[in-house]
Amino acid sequence: MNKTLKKLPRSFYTRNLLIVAKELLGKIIVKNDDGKIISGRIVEVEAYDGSIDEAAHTFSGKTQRNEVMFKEGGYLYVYFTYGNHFCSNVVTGKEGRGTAVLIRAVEPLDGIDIMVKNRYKRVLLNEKEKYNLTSGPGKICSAFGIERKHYGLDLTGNEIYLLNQPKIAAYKIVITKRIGIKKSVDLPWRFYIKDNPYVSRKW
DNA sequence: ATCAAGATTACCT
DNA sequence: GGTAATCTTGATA
Repeated sequence: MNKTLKKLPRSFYTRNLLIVAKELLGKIIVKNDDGKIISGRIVEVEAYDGSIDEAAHTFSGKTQRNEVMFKEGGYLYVYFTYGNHFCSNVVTGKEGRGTAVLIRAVEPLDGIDIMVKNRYKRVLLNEKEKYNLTSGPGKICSAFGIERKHYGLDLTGNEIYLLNQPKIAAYKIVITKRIGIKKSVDLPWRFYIKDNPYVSRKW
């Protein structure tokens, strides 16, 4: 197997939140559903840190919903929001930190037919739908079939995992404020790959 | 027990 | 550009 296609090890995730957030750009997220492979390249993320960040779900301490965010890095934090949508986060750092990276957009690679079926309940795919498939945190979970049962999944396992890819050069990374929050709005913790058409919104 | 907010999306003009 | 839909969670207005 090509070295760049190796699964990311625990040691990738247990580092500092903002380092992991930026390095997640360009990595490939894979879901293996009994051999049916769905994958995509991560193109947009946001960082959340409960110790200083009021927008983070861990800001007010541990609850039933956020407890996996306090584990060491490399677990999947899935939450349900607005009555309709699941969002996926990669837990980072050492145990007890309460930090995670929200995956906001991916570029579809394998299993696009399955993603289309999951999102639209049919097989047709026009040009507009192609760019709307996974360009948002809720859309990714819908397309990949990520839901409540994937809460707390170990990303070093075989169901959902990330493949290594070369780092994205700093000049190709756009840094902005985060989207869709009302607290700690000024933290520049949203990162996306410059000019990528699958990013959820331009700044 | 009850309630308001929410790391969104799709559809409207 | 604006907003309704929809329901779980965490705090208690």
